[in-house]
Amino acid sequence: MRRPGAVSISMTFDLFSSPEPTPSPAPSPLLDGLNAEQAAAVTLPDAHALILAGAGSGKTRVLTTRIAWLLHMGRVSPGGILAVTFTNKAAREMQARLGAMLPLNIRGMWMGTFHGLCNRMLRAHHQAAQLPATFQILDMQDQQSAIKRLIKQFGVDEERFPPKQVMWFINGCKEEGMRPGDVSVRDEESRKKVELYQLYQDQCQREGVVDFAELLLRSYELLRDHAPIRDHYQRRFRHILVDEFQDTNRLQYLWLKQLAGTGSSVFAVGDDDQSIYAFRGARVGNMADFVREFDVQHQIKLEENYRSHGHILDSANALIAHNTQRLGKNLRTAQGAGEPVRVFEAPSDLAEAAWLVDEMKHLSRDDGVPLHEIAVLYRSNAQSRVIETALAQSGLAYRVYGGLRFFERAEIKHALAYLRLLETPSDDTSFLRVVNFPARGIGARSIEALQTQARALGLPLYTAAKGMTGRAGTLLQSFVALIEVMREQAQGLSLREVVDLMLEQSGLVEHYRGERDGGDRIENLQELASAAEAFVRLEGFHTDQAALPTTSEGVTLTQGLASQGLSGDALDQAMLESRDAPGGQPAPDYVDLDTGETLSPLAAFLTHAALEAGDNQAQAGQDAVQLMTVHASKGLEFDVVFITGLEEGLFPHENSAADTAGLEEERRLMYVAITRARQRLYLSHTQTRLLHGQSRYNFRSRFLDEVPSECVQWLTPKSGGFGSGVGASLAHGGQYGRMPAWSKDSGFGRSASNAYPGQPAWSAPNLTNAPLERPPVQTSAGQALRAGMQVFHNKFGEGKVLAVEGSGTDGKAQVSFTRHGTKWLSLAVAKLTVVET
DNA sequence: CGCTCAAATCTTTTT
DNA sequence: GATTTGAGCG
Repeated sequence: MRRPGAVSISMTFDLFSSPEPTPSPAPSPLLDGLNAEQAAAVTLPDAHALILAGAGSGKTRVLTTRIAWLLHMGRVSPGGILAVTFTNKAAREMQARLGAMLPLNIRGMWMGTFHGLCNRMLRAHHQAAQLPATFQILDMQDQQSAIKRLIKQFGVDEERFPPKQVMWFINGCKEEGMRPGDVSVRDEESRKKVELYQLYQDQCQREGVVDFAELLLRSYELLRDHAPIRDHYQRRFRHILVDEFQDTNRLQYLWLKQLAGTGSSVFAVGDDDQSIYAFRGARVGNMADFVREFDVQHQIKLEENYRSHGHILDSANALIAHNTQRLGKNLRTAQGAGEPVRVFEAPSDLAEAAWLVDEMKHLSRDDGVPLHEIAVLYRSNAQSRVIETALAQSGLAYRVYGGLRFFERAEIKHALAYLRLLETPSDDTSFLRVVNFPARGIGARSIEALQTQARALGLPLYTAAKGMTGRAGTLLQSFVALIEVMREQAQGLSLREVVDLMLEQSGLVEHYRGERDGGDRIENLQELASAAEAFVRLEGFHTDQAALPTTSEGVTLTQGLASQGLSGDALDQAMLESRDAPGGQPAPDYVDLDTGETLSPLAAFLTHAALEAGDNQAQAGQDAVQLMTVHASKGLEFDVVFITGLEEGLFPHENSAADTAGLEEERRLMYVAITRARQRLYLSHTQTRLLHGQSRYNFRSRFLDEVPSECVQWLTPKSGGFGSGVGASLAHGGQYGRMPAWSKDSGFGRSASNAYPGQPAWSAPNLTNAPLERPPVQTSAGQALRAGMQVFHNKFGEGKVLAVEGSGTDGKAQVSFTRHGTKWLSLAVAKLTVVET
């Protein structure tokens, strides 16, 4: 693929080739405490650069300081920066650190995950991207059920084409940047899969939904196929910074390439030894490609580790040295050897858990280690259960990351489906989820008939339902009426009120009231309403604020592009408007650059729910032991780390150990795990483990033997490698073969991921950051705005304000225009004038 | 048609 | 163990 924006903009170029105004040798205090390599990375000139940052080498610090430094030196304004991470957690952390470093308003920056940024871009240009303004995002559950539906519909053999596999195939294609037409077909099987891919694609388009991978692919194609949009962003983003570059997949790489214009500098930070996402398409090779294709002149290695003591680091180095596919890098530390790595062998998983708890108690009580500085890592989520049970028994506070997240819980997904139908009636996935939940007498037969009818008419289920006849028809129509009434009543209500309304009208709350175990679920539903309220309140200074361009090279977009739904003039106009906005407020998220039309708070909330599965940062302040998978631990660090379940078949996982590539990824995973520890590291394995409902007898993990013995202290006698007493473990088998009775009534189960019984696992973001007094909602001209007022819009004419949300000029207003219907407008962008109060 | 109970199946890691 | 499918009853 050719470099996209190959149009040379000489003006931009001149800006950068001219010598720096005054590289005043007076070093900024920003650089204090950085070592030579870190400082060099931070102060690199405006050019592409690759930073090979080993674990614990201050990667995030370099990244944030680089941004701060660029801003501080006046090299770029916040609006010219795009910083991309993989997880919401990482994005938040970067945001927080940067905020602490700079008094500057950093809201003009685009900072977020690949998916979050792509979503934002698609919302802003949904017409050009050929998506409805309210497109919904499918998570993996939704995607799988959509595919299942498709497979059933076309009578495909579910045995030969399991929905899950088809899903992996489709996502795999998308991650390579391939549409159905681009996939080479070799055999009958792949032909069928490609056909399903195409059918799936059509279905999504019809229903107005996109999956995760589609967010990226669509955004990439938007940039590739629309020169004015591409040019706009290329000129805007002078500095593109990428975290965890080793985890980018083909498509993400291509996306970055589209964004990087002639005047942009890409600053990529990565560590090939920490590449642990090859299973979902990550290509370490992107690092080499980047160097070659971007002609990277600046490469810096950060090898000084500031995190771990010597024995821990030596273990990590020795372990990773067993991998052959490496760029080569060795970490060193200035700290002492520290304590040895302790290894423990337990007879069973229960015994392992008991030992863990015991050891953690000692650490907490005798050594004064705060609980939140202790992490228990495991390879797969299933392993957390035993540990949780033991912890709950002991009374130690703990918190589990991952597992079932808030927005993935069944009751929440149901509630969200109702809300989604209010926004996007064509969303068949949501329709099917709740059409008969709670039960309304609409059974499989009725639904099948409806689907046939809808297909014949080429209509969404929702619309087709209106035309159904008979008993089933009556029931279906009353369901549609239910939604319509809800939508009607929702007019002018705040988001919180809409959610409350839905919870009542849908009958969800009532349904769960009748269930014996429904208490937790009702609590969660109520939590959803609170979360919605908090979302609106926080939106004003939400981290992912889309800012409009603040840079202006004075280059005008000239080509006639009205045909693409967005004219160059409109873009420029929006740029000007945003710059002229009072107080230099950036435009809020998801705003149409032309009219200021924006998503409704509901639509924005639904997006938020899809993109941040409730990745709970709640209780982050609480002092609790941290439980998570090794994958989830990347980027974190703790004083004390336990790596559990070090057994062949588990870690390395049996599904990966077959080929070298898989095994090496497992080893990198172990490397990541080890390097999370600052002071103390414990490794443990068991002779027998209850897995899939039956006992398994595993050999000790080979990784234990790849750690140098001089770093290790065995807490239990080291047995002679293989088998370490399989006979003995058999004896234990019966003893531990059954779950103890107390595991039943220990209050776990549904809310197992809850460290503090009685509180939902997820709760609204910390509200203490919110100002106590919220400024009244006002127009960009400073006029206060309330429901009932008559207003005038440049494009839409006269209208009446129905509702307002948010605060100050960050707010949104719902306006019913006489000629253009009801719209949500962003007050920072939309030119509204109050006609009559 | 809906609900309940029993059997069968499948279990890695995640935005 | 958890989730999904199937059979049988009201």
